[in-house]
Amino acid sequence: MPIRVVLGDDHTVVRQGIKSLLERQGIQVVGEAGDGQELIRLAGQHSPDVAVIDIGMPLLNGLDAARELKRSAPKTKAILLTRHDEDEYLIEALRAGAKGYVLKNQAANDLVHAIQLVFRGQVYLSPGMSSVVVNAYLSKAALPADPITLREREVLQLIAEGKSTKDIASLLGISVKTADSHRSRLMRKLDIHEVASLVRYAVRKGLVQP
Amino acid sequence: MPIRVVLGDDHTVVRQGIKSLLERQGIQVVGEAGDGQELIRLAGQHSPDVAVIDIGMPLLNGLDAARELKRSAPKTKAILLTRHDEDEYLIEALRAGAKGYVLKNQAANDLVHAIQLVFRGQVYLSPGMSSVVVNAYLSKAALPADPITLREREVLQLIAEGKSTKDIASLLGISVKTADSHRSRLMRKLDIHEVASLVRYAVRKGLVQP
DNA sequence: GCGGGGCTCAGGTATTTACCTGAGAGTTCT
DNA sequence: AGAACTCTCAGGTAAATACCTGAGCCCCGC
Repeated sequence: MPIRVVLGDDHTVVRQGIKSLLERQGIQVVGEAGDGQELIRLAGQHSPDVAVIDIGMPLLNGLDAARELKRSAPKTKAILLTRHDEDEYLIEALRAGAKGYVLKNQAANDLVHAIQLVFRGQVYLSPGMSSVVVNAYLSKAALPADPITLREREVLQLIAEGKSTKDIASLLGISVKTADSHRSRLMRKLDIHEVASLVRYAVRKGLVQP
Repeated sequence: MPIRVVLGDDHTVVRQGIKSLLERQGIQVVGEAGDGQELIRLAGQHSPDVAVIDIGMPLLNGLDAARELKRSAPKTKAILLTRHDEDEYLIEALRAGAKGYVLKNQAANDLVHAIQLVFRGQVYLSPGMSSVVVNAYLSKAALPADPITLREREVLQLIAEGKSTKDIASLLGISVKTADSHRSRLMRKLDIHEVASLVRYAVRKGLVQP
């Protein structure tokens, strides 16, 4: 008996592409959803083994959908499929009860592999999404969602607004060296090493308007 | 003889999904690229009939890639595949010489249809992308183009992706000083004086994902 | 009351940005 | 044929960034 799957992704072309891909591998796609709510509905209807869920869906995002699935269709295992390679999303996903986390820039085989593993009751994470995090997370309660300090977030925001270290120092009433310290620690913590990526991070976080 | 296609999309899963889909319809995928530059290279190598290009690609975005294709491989017709349903993108795409514009939230059949039509020398736009716009555009010369050069836009994108001037120089195959020149002129033209604001500008323009 | 975390600051170094002037080669349009 | 651009490259300077080690102070929790 083939593994039965429902697919959730708001881009129809993408969704049907993945469907085609999975069917080639003998995986049966019993339902397709273009938004989170429909996905929940389909899962209730078909009780699939696995739900493959894009995070960026309308009406109900993938994370919340996974959370909801856990309650309404506990036998269906959720795999999140996303372009986000940031740890926070992974943490959020696991917290939401997801059993798999697959990056869209991975090979298609990764997804197939994930489905098979998760179906057998295991957890699958795309390579690079440090399984370390899982342990860290599961062992010691709730990892600080992000390790960034209040002060560091202030500095981050100012950097993203285009302020120089000198500006930031005077705006916060601290020494230039201190502002530089915050900036450094910030970058080390986030594992980001240029302003550009820092700014994009801040935009994603909603700290600044693009 | 089947239609020969190259695919450009930075998400491998998505790319392979679409590939699977097209092959089912008897369309031959002769190359896959994860970024704009690779796409150009592949098109030069294989001289495909059609290039299916995602707009949001790293290194060189889909619009610029289409523009470049027009010069380097004029026989290859470009179809842009994107989630953006805003008129401006469509206009930009047409201006870049694209022969097709397909929304990702359309059915997969749409893409197949587009490929077939474009192959036969016609133009295809996803339903909803008002063909009115085409007329409006073609009839009356339009729209304040921003003063930024193609090369400058490329550099801008790379800066926003976190590349250093040295990286950019080697990625574009030019000298560091030249890359620096582009950066300078860019900043003067836009009246922007720090990377941070430059990145936010690029995000607003859709040149990079936040 | 001691450890840990956050905030502050200083020192230094290597690299990168930001900005300038000037200039040759190739285009495109008129 | 000449003007107007774009792209290319070089020289140089001042500022800012990225990164390091080390250290004092204060507050909070166990």
